[in-house]
Amino acid sequence: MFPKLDPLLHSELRLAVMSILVGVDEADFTYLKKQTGATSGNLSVQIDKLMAAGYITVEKGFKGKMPRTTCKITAVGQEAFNKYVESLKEYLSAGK
Amino acid sequence: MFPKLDPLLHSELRLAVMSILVGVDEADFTYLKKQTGATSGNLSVQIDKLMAAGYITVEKGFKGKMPRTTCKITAVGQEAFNKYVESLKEYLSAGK
DNA sequence: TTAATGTAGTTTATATTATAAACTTGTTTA
DNA sequence: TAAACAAGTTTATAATATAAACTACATTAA
Repeated sequence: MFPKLDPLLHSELRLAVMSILVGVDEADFTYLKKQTGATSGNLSVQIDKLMAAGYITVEKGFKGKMPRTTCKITAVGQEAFNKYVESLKEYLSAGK
Repeated sequence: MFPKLDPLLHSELRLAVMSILVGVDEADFTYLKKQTGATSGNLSVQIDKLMAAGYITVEKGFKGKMPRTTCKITAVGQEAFNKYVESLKEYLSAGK
């Protein structure tokens, strides 16, 4: 009835990041920062965690002379996201 | 785009408790414990927090000689729950 | 040319939170 | 009457989220 919610996704900022990434081919650090309104530090940490879990890939390159970090969701991440959404539904519909 | 998620509801156990309570007139401690699979300690703490926030009422009585704690959702809690669900939808549908 | 300001992050310190272990109070059973 | 059980609560710990402080380099202003 109440499956365990993936703790990597059950986090405000990481969920926001993943929600953005499912709908887009890729997104860079500054874009994610703007969209989520997060601080750089927080975003950096949460991106690391998603990467460590294999939910996203992170590429560091340059845009001109400026550093640029690009994130993409992986198949594993996509799968985990879907599963999380399904789990959540079970919670929310428990009272019916 | 990404509204703040009510931290009182964005918690696995408290969300489970609230999900049960929205669909039922009242529920007692042991019932909630069985349904959620939580430990007594954890459940006790989380019920306190929901009560402190005014999301539920807690009545302590006896069933025969045994103590019995009964929980009910309040209008405020109902409202907060609905709002939380709406907010979540915004997250999950962000990528569309 | 160098000082100041801005950009794109990372590291680390702190404060909050969730959670379980240990405890309490009383009840039933052996 | 001692042991085991029921229904919780309190407290200690471990995990987490978050922002503040920092690094490295680029651009602009003096």
